[in-house]
Amino acid sequence: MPETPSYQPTEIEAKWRDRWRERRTNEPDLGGAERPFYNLMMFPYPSAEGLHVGNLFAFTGADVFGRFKRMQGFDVFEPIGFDAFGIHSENYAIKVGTHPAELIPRNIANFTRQLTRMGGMFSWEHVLSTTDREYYRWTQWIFVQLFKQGLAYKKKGVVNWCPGCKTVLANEQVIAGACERCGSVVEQRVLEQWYFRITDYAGRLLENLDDPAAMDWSPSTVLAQKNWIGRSQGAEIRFAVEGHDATIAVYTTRPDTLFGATFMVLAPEHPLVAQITTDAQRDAVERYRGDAAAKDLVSRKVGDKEKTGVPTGAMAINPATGDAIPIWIADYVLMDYGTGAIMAVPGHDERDFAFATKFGMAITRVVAGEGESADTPLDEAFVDNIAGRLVHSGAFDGLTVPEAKARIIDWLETEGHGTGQVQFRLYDWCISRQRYWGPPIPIIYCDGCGPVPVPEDQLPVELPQIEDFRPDDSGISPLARHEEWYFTSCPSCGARARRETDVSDTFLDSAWYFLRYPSSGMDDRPFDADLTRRWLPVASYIGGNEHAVLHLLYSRFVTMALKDAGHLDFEEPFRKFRAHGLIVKDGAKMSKSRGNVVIPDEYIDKWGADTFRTYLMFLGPFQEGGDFRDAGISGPRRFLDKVWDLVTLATDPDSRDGEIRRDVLTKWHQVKQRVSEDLEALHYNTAIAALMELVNALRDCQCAEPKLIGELVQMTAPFAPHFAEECWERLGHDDSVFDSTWPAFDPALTIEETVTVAVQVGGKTRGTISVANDADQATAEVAARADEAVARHLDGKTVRKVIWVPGRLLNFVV
RNA sequence: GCGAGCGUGGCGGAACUGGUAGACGCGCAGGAUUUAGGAUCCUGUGGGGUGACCCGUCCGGGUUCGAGUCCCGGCGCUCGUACCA
Repeated sequence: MPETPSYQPTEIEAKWRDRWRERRTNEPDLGGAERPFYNLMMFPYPSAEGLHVGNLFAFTGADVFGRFKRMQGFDVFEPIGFDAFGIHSENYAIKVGTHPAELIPRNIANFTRQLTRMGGMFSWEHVLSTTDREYYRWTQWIFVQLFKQGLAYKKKGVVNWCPGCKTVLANEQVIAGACERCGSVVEQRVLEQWYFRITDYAGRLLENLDDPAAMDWSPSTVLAQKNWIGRSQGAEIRFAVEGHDATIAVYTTRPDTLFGATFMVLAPEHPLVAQITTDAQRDAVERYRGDAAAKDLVSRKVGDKEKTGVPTGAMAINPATGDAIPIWIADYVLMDYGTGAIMAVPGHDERDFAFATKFGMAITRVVAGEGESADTPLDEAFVDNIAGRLVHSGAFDGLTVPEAKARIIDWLETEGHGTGQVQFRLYDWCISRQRYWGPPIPIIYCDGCGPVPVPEDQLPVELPQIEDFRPDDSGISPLARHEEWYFTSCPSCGARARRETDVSDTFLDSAWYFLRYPSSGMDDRPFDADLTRRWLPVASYIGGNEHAVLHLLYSRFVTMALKDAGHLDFEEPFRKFRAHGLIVKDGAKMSKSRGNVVIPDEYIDKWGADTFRTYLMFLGPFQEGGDFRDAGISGPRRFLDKVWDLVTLATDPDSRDGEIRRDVLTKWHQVKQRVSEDLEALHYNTAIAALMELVNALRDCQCAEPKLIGELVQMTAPFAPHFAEECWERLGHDDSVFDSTWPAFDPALTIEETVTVAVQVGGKTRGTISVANDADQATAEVAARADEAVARHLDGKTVRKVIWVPGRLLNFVV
């Protein structure tokens, strides 16, 4: 027997990496593709540490799908890029004292090396980085489009300010009221910032989620978006203030409990507070407002804190009862939701109950549950809003809660005290960042003309290469310190004017990158109309559920806005979205702070990229993630070795077995069916298991029929692409295995000739029989009664009934 | 607190619409080969008795001829969210 080379991953992988590049294997014909399939994955943020196993797991899973679709005959476009702007890069740059513009290309080079090495089917000719001038030019263009539609506006907003780092912090950088980096106590600062009116789109963003034709998304992601948008139905009710001209509007989802509103609470920032506060209470109110303002944003909102508050001294009139009720301020009422004021119904709201108990306010029952009367005492808030009936509510007594909601809203509307209303929890998107490392917001302030967008032909507003990019005490972006950049002339009147110094949020960079990929390199337009029509919406998007809300929602919003402006002809960018699972290590999510990050390079060195990919896809269900333990990696490697040996066998005419046994033939077709279905459903772990079963069966009978082995190689190709190419070539093919046609199965051949049927007596399995696959009950019963163990258990018993599940089970009920 | 998901051998995990629980892999044990180690191959592998028997899918009930799967009530873990009126 001739000496055959064993499987040497390092050489093979290098060979095919080169070949794919030389032959442009992974570059589809973007302009002419007939069956375009846009296979998108979430582009990475190029950190200094490099890609870790979690990243690779996600990319491999998406790549497997893309390769599968390609072999099904689609023209697959699988681009990759780098989300390289943002506070993470900037903070890291500050920490190591290197300019981000110098750091980022290094990180990108390292990521590119790793991504190439893992064998992704990436269209490298369309790679992009959000930090490229030619990219962020169009990010700014998007801002201008939204501005022109009235969707970008400025208002005062509150930010977290760290006096130690002298910088604005994101909410997640504030831990227990302190800066995560230096530990200083974080304060609130009020700054003028740019916002996008995403709330204008709340209804559409919500409704489309229920349109399966436009959106086939993981149910968990859909639910997360629905909760985030947070539609609620209720009423706005106006309360007159005693002795003032003013009325206070509140939003409530429980207008049925209006008769139980025994006090009102305003957010400390509510604009009416100063006007209605009595002189006696003014000091206490001012002190309370000052304390509330000093807290950071997170601890103001988070936690089941003790309720605090002070009375304003003013009284309001409950429009239903005519009673005068006290008006308080308390920080459990938030200015950014609803109207910033509530009617407090302590009998039927837990928070109001806690507040009323602490401060000795009246608690009135206005809903009685089953078995309760109007005067059953309330030990806690009664919040059931379906079964109860109204009490102490005048003419509305006896109504159920849903009935009462409608009737009271009618009453409010006729009396002019309020209206039915829908409210969303979603708030407008603040896109200003008082930082350096981002695209400058393309706005110029002119004393005469006001804020003017930079004309599109003057974009980009370049981010200047400044050395002192650190934020300082002022709370103003570092760009403001550079006069030559800061001062400019007004695009409309030519007068001396100033540039906006805030940069935009990284979520804006990533809210449109999928539009750019097909058109990357075009310097006269953000995205080409023809290419966009051909390739979008995205056919498949795979990414982490940590972006279930913000990134995906912002992308949808930007797409809708661009459609409304006539730049796109669809409004949902991702036809299909699947969330992948999380790789955990030692029972915890991989993260630098836990110190359990695994870098893939050493594993690839040792085992090869193909083995590593197969292992990652095998260790658990892709959409649930799994436990990274390097102990199991030898299994997938042994699998590839065995396939390699079968290929060797198939190419050796002497040792080949010409005829395929019937049971092997059945297995072959069953496996083709299972692998095809599993890949479509992203059930990669079971697809690999099926392939292993086939390999075991083939080795068992020393069968290496070339067509069969060829199809085995094709089916391993999505997981182990370099390996499969090499095997395919050894089998005598000149073309790429990825240009071959995915194996078809014959349903008739997936059916086994004889099947094993379980025989139960009284529901307990007592034996098995082997019968023809189309055997009827009578045949099976005869065979079953002939079984010794079955006969013994039937002895002396009366069979009352027989359950027959064809091909599976026979149960004698005794 | 609320929302979602999950709980199966020593381990990662299989099990379609309720129908032989533990596919596939790791590990482990025994054997073959080898000067030895490694690698490879074969066999076995849920637990207990070890005879044709019993017990087993987090716990407790229920429906059913039959429950990992369905229903009710607990416990535990993970993720998301954070006073949303």
